[in-house]
Amino acid sequence: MLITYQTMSTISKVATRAGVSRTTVSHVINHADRVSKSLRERVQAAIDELGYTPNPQAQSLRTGRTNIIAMLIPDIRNPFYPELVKTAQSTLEVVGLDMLIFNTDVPGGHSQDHGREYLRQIGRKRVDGVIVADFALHGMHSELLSLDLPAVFIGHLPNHAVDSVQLDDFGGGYLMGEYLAKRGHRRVAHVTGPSFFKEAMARAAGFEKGLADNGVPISADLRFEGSYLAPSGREAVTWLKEKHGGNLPSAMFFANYLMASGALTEFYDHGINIPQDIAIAVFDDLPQLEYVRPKLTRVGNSPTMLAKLATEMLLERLGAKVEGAPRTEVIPCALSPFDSA
Amino acid sequence: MLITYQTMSTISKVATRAGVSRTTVSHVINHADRVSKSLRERVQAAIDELGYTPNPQAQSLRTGRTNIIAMLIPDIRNPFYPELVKTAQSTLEVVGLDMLIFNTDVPGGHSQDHGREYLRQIGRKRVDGVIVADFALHGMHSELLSLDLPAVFIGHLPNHAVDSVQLDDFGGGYLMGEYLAKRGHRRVAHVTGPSFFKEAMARAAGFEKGLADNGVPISADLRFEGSYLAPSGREAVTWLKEKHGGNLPSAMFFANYLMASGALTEFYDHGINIPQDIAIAVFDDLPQLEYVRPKLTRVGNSPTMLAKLATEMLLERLGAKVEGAPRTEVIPCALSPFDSA
DNA sequence: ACATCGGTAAAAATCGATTTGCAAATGCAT
DNA sequence: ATGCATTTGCAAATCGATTTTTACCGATGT
Repeated sequence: MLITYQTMSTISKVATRAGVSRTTVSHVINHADRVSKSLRERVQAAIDELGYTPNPQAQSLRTGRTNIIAMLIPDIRNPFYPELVKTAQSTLEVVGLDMLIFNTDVPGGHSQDHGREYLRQIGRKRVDGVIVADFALHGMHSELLSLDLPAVFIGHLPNHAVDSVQLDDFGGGYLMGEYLAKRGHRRVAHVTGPSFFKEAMARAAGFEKGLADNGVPISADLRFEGSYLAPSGREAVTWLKEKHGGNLPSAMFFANYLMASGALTEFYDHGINIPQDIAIAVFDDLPQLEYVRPKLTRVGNSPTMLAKLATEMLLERLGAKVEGAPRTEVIPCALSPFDSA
Repeated sequence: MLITYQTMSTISKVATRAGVSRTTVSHVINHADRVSKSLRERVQAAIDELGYTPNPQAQSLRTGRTNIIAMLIPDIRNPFYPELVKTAQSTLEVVGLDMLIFNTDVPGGHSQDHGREYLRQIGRKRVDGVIVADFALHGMHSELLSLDLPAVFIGHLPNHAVDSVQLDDFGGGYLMGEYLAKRGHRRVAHVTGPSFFKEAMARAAGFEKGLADNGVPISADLRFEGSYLAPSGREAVTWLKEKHGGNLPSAMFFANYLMASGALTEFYDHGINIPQDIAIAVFDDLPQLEYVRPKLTRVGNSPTMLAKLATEMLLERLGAKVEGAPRTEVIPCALSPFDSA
């Protein structure tokens, strides 16, 4: 038994009403120039009277295009990603594409199996293309290729299998290392992202080079590997107190906003004042930072830029305006000094 | 010219390979009991060898179901909504439904035209159902009915046209009014949501009744109408300083998290300390509040509850487990005292 | 008078599934 | 072995579009 919630008008009904064949109705919609003006007007009238709109599933079946693109992100509750999603969506909307969002995270961490399962699902849906945010797919870059779909990767893609957009993480890190060094900091604690994560390692390497090039010694016992999530910012502060409680470094750098936000909470709870007791700097540039106090000195670039570029690259592939080898775009980072460091 | 990015196997290929008709393959997938065990295994083997998965668009065309539900929200960057989306999505995923997300906001405010346009779009997509978050649709509740789709509304739905889920906004407000009064506050500033927004008015009314019932006088010049967005939290503080700078109220209540967050920023910038100079309370219960300092005294309930209930109600309608008049569920609020008030 | 051609519109094939009848095969009881 | 009920599996119709092919018409040129 078919379920029809509403009696939609079909191309046949329109054809009957206008006294023409289905072909002609289709041409009026898709190839207006192939139909004489008078007939076109008659058909258009029938379309309007019946409130006809083509069934997208039937169109998809016939054309092989679904007008849907999939976006794979790790966690929509991490404010970085809604920003990405929002921008991508507005860009896609203009050309009539919808977006399906897949969250790969599971409570308690990122699972490869889960990400892989989503990738399989995306394959099944017959979407026209896919945008993948780095973290959503760690360790499964090759599987992306096997999807055999137009794809853009946001982040550092080791195998350069598809188009990708990334921040200049190394450069951004360097800027901040240099900045802190020039501000006179000589002992700087450093909370990195996960080490399996190429982008996080680029940030870390850039930062340390920025410090080193300006005469600040690098020491492994000032470095803490975080998860990029808020709780690990708190853990980093606990670690800092245990390890260097008697003699705090003069500054601390967090590789992303969420960890910094967790850390600020923990500093507050311990009565440690920013920047009097310790200076804080962060990698990221999100609208949320507007509302964090003290104002955080930061380096980065808006996720908006990443998303916009990624979406445009995807659209170019979809429209076959670009063919050939995968492209990699790198977006520069800018440093904004504020009150915290 | 058809575009096919990949040579997908079809039901026909599977049928040929297994030496049976397409019908049989379909039965193996959808009505396993109508096919003998031996044949079923042969077909299954062919399916596995070819890596066949049914084309969802073809299925949709035939069955009239798309297995997609739409979710209409005002702004995915407001942390309340990702929370909603995430929960709804996990619930839907279990039963194999995908979700299309539509953001109705436009830069600079909410537009009725924009929301209406989205509603029309959703009609065209032939989704199976829709979940609408209140704010996304202000002033267009009747249009929702005309979609003639299974729908659940999250928020206060004036015409009770479809199923809906709402917080006990009045009750929550009341709890907080009562709490502040009992803590001895006699002059309490109050930042409400937009007055065109029924839910915001319920919160406000409950709050004032809670105060009044406990002997606190209500005065219009202590009330400020905000937009529910962060900037209006800042504006509220500016207003407070201008109007009551010489003689601050002892407490201030914000009708949602975003406004409170904006206000905290502004208080900080003016060197006003919480709760020493003024106590702060907020309506909402979001994970983000974990990371706000000082810890905010709050009343509310998690968006997770709303989303979970809404999704389940929708699933019941989709599965025709529930028929008849629209239902309205009300979720109670709880008050959690912390450091700020 | 006939072949050719451009321009319209219709007929028919197709996309990939599900579902309805119907025929053949099988099982069971007599 | 016969008659009847059940299984089992297939052919064909269908969902709603797009696209290719064909048919037709009047105009033009030879």
